[in-house]
Amino acid sequence: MPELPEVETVRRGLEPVLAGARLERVILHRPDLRFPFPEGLAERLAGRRITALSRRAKYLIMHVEDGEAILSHLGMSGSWRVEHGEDRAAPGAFHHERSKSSAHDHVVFELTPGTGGRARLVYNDPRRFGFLLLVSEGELGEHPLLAHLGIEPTGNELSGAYLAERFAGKRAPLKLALMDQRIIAGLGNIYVCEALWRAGLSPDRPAGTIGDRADSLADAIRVVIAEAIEAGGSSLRDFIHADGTLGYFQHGFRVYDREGAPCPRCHGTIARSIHSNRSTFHCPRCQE
DNA sequence: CGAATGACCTGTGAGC
DNA sequence: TGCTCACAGGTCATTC
Repeated sequence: MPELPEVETVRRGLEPVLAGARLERVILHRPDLRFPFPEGLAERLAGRRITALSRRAKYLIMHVEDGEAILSHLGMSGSWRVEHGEDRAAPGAFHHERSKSSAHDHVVFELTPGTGGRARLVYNDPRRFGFLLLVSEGELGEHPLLAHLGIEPTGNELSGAYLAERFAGKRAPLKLALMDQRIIAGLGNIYVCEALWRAGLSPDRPAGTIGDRADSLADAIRVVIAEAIEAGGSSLRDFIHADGTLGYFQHGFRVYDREGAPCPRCHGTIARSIHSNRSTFHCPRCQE
């Protein structure tokens, strides 16, 4: 499901409820997500306060008092949703609609938000590619899952010069180089396709041949990610915000999932191809 | 080292 | 209606 813009959208949605909230009880419904839960996770978290919520690449980081952090990855189909106290007392249409997916509610945090009242934070993940880990704050940077991540595409580090340097000598296609989390962390299938279209670059072009197009690629990445965050991410099959609303960036796709449709720039026909078993969408006419 | 492939899971939609 | 197949936003392990 989620690439960087979706995870950032989740972070922003959860922050008002989570920051300062006290975890009253943690309920683990099934232990077999991608990684098994750490030993005693529920007991270790009970009674502690969440101090802040941050993000690194596609990871959500819930900072817990006393120097630990919950590392949450949503895999392909994970989502967090917030249920407020009043929803439980009188289950409304909202929960009724979504009751079908509750079979995949794997984790529930019962909490007292800093603003008072009661709330439940529920992790739902049909495919169970996501996971939760508990890591000490001091070890976050060196954690194997985070240590080798590349730069964030939202910051000043992303530049044509950076791309040119990291892509130098690479014969791998641009599509794969951009998917490589060790170079830029947070891009996934959708936004790589969209960024390449915006830059007018073919996904098949060897990354090392980026040359003087590196600046425009860096710009395209920055812009597409910013626009997607602004739009609240893309809601394809099952991405919903913590409050149940939808992102709308999917309406802004130029190529993704548009095989056979006309290119908005040159009216060529959008093609679908495969890189590493993932679909790639591009316009063969204006992406070189 | 890099590149290609399969594996992990379940749900959904298309086509027959 | 019901079956089968392809495919889905991600990452990791294994094999050259």
